[in-house]
Order: sequence, then structure tokens, then C-alpha cells
Amino acid sequence: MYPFKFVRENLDLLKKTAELKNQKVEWDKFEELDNERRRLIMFIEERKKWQKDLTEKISREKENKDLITPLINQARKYSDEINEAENRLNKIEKELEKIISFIPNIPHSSVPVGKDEKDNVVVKEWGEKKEKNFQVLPHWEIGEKLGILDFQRGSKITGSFFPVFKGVGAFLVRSLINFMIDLHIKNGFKEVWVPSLVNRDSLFNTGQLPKLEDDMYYLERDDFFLIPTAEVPVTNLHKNEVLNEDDLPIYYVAYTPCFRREAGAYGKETKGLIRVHQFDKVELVKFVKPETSYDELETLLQEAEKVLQLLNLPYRVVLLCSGELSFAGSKCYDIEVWCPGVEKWLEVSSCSNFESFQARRANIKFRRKDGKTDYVHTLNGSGIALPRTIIGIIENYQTENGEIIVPDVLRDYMKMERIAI
RNA sequence: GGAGGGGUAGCAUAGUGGUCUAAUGCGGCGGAUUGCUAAUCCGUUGUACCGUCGAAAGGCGGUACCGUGGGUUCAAAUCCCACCCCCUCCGCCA
Repeated sequence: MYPFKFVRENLDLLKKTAELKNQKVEWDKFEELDNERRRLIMFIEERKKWQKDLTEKISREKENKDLITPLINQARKYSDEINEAENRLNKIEKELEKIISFIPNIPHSSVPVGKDEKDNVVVKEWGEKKEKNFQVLPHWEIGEKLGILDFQRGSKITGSFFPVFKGVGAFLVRSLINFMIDLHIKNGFKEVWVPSLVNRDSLFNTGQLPKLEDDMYYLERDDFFLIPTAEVPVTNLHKNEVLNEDDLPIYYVAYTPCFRREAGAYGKETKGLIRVHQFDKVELVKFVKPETSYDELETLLQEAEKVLQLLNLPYRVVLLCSGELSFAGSKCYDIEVWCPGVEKWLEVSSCSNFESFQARRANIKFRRKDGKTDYVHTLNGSGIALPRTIIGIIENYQTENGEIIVPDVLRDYMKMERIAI
């Protein structure tokens, strides 16, 4: 969310970025209303000044009725004029804010310009796609055979794409969450537990609203939303705060369930655990000084990569092009794990720098040593999302006789070497 | 859900219609004193917007901001209404 002045002074740049991100904005209307807003402010402020002077005179001469009666009449006139102009100003500012709220964040200069996923750049590949001398089954087949996944019963309870994990499957979910959180705590992240329901304001601040309203579950009675990611509650932890420079950087790790309606996504990559309405995720969030945020993005990416390296799952890192960047993002890396059963790279993490975009909306500042305040930069990355990681484990660690070897790093948690019938 | 108390600049607190242009303390920043630290003393102090000057840092002039939004009034931190949040107690409840 940019201030009016910034938009006014950077119209060309913002128009270009909105185009790159395929976002429609009412630019002409903005210019017209912005001019009118400034005219009105000048009109109002002038009259307020006059009114103030009169008020002072009235106050001084309040004993002298004959003298102040005409003054009061004049002041009343100003008061009416101010009132009327302010009503118009309020309307105009609301309209302007609505227009501005649809202006997306500006991509960083290192982001490749492009339209769709074909223009993304693979910047790294890690691990080996091991050749197996047997046909690797997709996770839903082997998972149901082993009794650790149950899609039928999930849809009975709620609807399709609400999976059930059973027995060792449920234990695997719990173990992965603990493994990931333990890892991140060891590397300096502070664990937080936050609400999974949030208000409109919080979603606006992180940039999900106004654009993605239809993609979220909504509780009408209370005007709350179920979170699509822990990014929303964790980033809003410091809404309307002024942090101390010495407190930065702040690193948080949070486990939460995530809820996504995935409106219109049916039929595409939706089998098994690939795309579900409710899933678990361990999320990393950083609050940092602007001058360090791009270094912080690289270390955030490394932190997320560590999870896959320790699980020994082959993955690649993709730098998103401008057209694929989210509304609020300045730069974003996706991490995709190779899943040989479905023969696809599946996204398990998205690491983004939002620069000051979210901090402006959420009003999160910090005070520098010289006393000046500045907006923090916020970053977040999944560290990492569970269902697709589980796909990766089931499909990469599958044996010929239909068992799953437990990755070394999880054996401390699960106290077993293989998942078998 | 009910009753009462509260929300004032980074924090803590004062302020019940008109020099409030929001006081005071702490903290922060700058300086003085000083073997070191501490203490003391002096100065300074927020945010947003509009106009104007400037390449910029910023300067100057103005307006607004006392939880949020309305209302009364010539004039609101102060009076009235609604809502939000925090605290205490009661009720209900996993």
C-alpha cells in the first residue's frame, strides 16, 4: 500500500509493474481524484485557519455579546463549509484507497521479466533422481495400501480434498512438524503459536486481500477468515509497532494448519495429496532492516533447503519471473521436490521478500540509532509444507516390495526404520 | 452474555468546554564535567498530510492526530451515542 504521494510521483513505474503482474488498476481515475483531493484539502485548511482565528477572538471577548454575535455567525458559516467539503474529501479518499490497494508490489531488479512459468529460471538443482529398477507407484496407491492415507473417509467427513492420515501416517505428520521446528529453533528462529482465524485487517496487511477473497474460507458471523498460511498471523504479530533497531533481525518459526478453497483448481494436478483444502505447514517469517533484506532472503532460502537436504530429497530452486510473482512479493524463490511416482516437480516452499510492502500496510516500523523511523522489510518462506513433502518421502523412499524406508533424520522421532504393513 | 474500571506521542502518567500551540517523568539523541563506570547538569525530542523552496538531505508556512467512527457546539482530549480492545468480578462452557 503506497502513500498517495508516492503513487503520484511514480505513476509510470507502477503502471509498468502492474502490467507485468497482470493487475488492472484505474489509473485515470486515480489522477483525477488525487487532484481533487488536494484542491479540497487546501480549501478546508484555509477555512480551518480562519475559523481558528475567530474562535480565539470569541474566547477573548466572550463577555461582550454585541461584539461576538457577528463573529459566531461568520464562524458558523465556515463550519458548514468545512463540513460539506470534508464529507466529499472522505468519499474521495476512500475511493483513492480502493484504487491504490490494487497496485501490486514492484519486482526487484534481479527478477527476470516474464509472463508465465515458462519464464521462471531454475537456479539450482540438488540431489539425485535415483533410477529404480521397478515402477514407482504414486503416493495415493502405496499410501492407501499401507493404511497411512485415507481419501475416501476424508471426503465423508467434510468433502473431497480433505485427506485423513492414519496410524504411522499421522505419526509421520507429527514427526515432520517436530523435526522441522526443532531444526529452525536450532538455527535461531523463535517458535510462536498463533491463531488460525484472522480478521480482515490482518489479511489486507499481508496482501491476500483484496485480491484473493474468494480463495479463502470465511466465517460470516464473525467476519473472520481461516488462514491460508501462517504468514498472515505471524507477520501481523508486530502490526502497529515501532521496533528497536537492536531487536532486528527478528526470526520466527510457526506451525499452523492452512486452509485454501482452491477455487477453480479442480481437475488440474489434484490427485492424492498434491492439492488439498487443509494442510500443515511450518513457516518462517523474518522482520529485518531494509539494507539487509536481500541477504536475508538468501539465508531464508538456505534454511528451507536444509529441510530437504536433511531428508535427502532431490529438489530444485526456481526464481520466479515478474509475471508469476505474487501481488505483494518483490522477489521469490520456489523450492520444488522431485516426486518420481507422479513424475513431477512439486512446490513445497516459497521464499519471498516483500520489502516494505507488507510493513506499510501493517504499519511496522523500527527506530534507528539516530532516532529516525523507517519501515522494516518482511520476508517469509515455508520451512516447509507437509503434504507434498510426504509425497516426496513416499515416492523417493519407496522399495520394490511396497514399503517406505524412513529417512535417517526422522528415525529419532519415529523410532522405526521402515513403514510396512 | 451481565456489571464496573480503563485506553493520552517509544513507555509511564496529568489534564472535566476557550493561552492545550497537550504538561511532567522515564527512555532516546547531542553536549558539559570526569582515572573508568555511575551519578549530576545543560540542550533536544512523535506521526501523517497540504503548500512552498531545494539536485538532495532538509528548511519554512499550515492543518490534523489523545482507542475507532459518528454527533452536539462558533469552539471537544474534555459533553453525548455506537463499536473495538485491555483489566476486575459474575454467569456459561471445552
